[in-house]
Amino acid sequence: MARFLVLLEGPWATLIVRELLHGPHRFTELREALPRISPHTLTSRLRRFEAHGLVVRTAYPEIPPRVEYRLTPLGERLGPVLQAMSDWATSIPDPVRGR
Amino acid sequence: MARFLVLLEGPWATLIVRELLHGPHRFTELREALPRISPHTLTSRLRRFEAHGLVVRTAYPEIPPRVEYRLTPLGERLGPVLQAMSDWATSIPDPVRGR
DNA sequence: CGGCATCCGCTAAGATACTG
DNA sequence: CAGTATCTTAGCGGATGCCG
Repeated sequence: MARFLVLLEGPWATLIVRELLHGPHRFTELREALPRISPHTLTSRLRRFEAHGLVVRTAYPEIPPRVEYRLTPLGERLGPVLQAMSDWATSIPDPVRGR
Repeated sequence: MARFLVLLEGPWATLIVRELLHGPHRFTELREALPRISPHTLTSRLRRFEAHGLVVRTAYPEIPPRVEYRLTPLGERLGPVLQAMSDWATSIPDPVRGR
């Protein structure tokens, strides 16, 4: 539980994982799939996911360079969790404005 | 989904909801159930939950004062989400140290 | 008992510019 | 293409002290 909270800190983390659940993505593909994310942020999150064994990074030494990010089995097991979040979010009858 | 992310920002938010899933709690009861949380943080999270309709706050004008926090039906529907998180967290075979 | 006020550190994230 | 570097902002959370 604590691990989950640390790993998926910040609004972008879960969105990135969600995107990767659709299959492996290149850096640019992720940027396109996640409007408004900065390369800085994207890199930062991906590096953490890598360090925690959620994602594997594969660099192909080509010209131009190509890098692929793919979920590990551990990362893929996050699917149900994100689905539960999504279910909850879309079940809200009357969005309460707050703050 | 976005709503979920905003609401449950920070490591304490989910833990507080989790505690309230066990039933209504007084302020002090929450503090005891959540070791190390500061009153500042607890108040801050509870106020946000209130503003977003996740929690209702009931103050009893007694001496000494008593305040009860109770999940709304919306808040209670978070149960499955937190369960999914917990399931994932406890399913980790070999915790990877990182960062 | 149940807070609020204030200050402060840490980190997620944005903006911008540049590189192998 | 896939980043890195630097600077800045904003919000969570801890610490301390006071109050009705």
